[in-house]
Amino acid sequence: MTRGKIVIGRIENPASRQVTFSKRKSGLVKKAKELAILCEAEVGLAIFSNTGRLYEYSSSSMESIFQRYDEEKEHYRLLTPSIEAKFWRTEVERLRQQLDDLHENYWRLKRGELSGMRISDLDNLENEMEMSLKNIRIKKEKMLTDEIEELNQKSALIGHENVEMSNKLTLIHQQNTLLHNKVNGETESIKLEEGSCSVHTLEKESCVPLQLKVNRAVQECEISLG
Amino acid sequence: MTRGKIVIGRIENPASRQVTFSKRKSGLVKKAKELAILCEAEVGLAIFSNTGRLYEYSSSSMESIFQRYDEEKEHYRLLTPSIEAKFWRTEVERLRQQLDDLHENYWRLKRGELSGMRISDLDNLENEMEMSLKNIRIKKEKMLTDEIEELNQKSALIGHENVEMSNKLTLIHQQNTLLHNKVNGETESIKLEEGSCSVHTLEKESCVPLQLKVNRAVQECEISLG
DNA sequence: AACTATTTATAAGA
DNA sequence: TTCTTATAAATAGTT
Repeated sequence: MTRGKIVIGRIENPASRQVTFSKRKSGLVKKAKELAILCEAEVGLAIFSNTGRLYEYSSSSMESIFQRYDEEKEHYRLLTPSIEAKFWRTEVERLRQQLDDLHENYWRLKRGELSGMRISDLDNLENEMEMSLKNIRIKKEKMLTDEIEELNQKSALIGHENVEMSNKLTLIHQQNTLLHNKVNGETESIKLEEGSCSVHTLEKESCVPLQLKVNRAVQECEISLG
Repeated sequence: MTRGKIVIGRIENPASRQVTFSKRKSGLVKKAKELAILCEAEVGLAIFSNTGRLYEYSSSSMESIFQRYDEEKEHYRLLTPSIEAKFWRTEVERLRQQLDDLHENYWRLKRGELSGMRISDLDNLENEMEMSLKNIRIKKEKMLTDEIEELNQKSALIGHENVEMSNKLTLIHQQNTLLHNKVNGETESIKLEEGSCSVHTLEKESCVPLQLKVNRAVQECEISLG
């Protein structure tokens, strides 16, 4: 690229290779970030140096990228039992990154009190921070709505069983009465008041608008965040 | 970039966004390739467009990148998952606190810098808007958690009714059998298989951690929103 | 880590 | 999409 064109091939000198790696790695990560922001793409990038060190960038979380990748490829992926730990680890990394970025910008800004910083840089920073906030929120929304979905399914299942059992109960009660009449008092019957079998089902009306409400709330938030 | 500098922020025009995505994606992949070749690095890159399409590059194979990534992360896993999770949670809190502090300083600094200009009105507006955004979010959180609470209660109620009904059913079925024997086949009895009355209850174990998870998620957001 | 001469990448316009 | 082109950004080699 500069001070003379280069051909793309392994850099033999280890020192140069290391320096170039460092420089180009930064450039690549920067470009990846820009792509994610400009185009609302989800981007995951993992780089292993030839010394074996890992560098990474992801616009959301590496795990979600992997997951999405695997879903796309219709692969399975073994989830470790320590999913929670994984989640928090990711969170730590993300926050660290954010912190580093902010640190840098913060000091630049302080220095900039003298040298003057362009407002566009501030805009940039603002965007980055809003983006990461948004990611946290999106992650959380998904957790909440997933849980509600799960609860709804369980409720529907139980409600259904309830109805079926109620029907059986009515039926067998009728049978009981019939038999009882035939036996004509020879056997003491168990009394069952008619009203006692009222069935409490989870009406769909109460579940569906809930999901809608939730979705609307989420959208509302997304929109108001821009 | 060219023909004028751009600020890094979501491109609103969908056509432009698409074009930019396409161009920058190529550029990014090219750079990733060059880095891999020049510096003997192993590079994996996955990009999801906002239309959901997947684009990828990897210097070896995406699977080996994933594997290597996971192995690297495995190194952290010295402790039992629960203890580890605890550790990382604490770490998250710490970082978040730092981030919040820095955040505040940043805004103070920014406000201070701009106060020389007549921008205090805009600042007020900004604050007001942030305030109302926060209110919206809080309201939404409350809606979600309330709904979950409500669902949990309904489920418990129905589950309870289900158990009671099952008991009644068993009892009356016994009665029925007894009567039937007395009548001695004069009346055709309804058959009820013993196994058919299995009761599906909503175990507490599945609800309580859910609430915890939800609460934690909410707190997480509150904290990160300052 | 900085610098800077060049090469590359790319935004806007066709 | 693809090409063109003026310009911004990245960076190879040097200090």
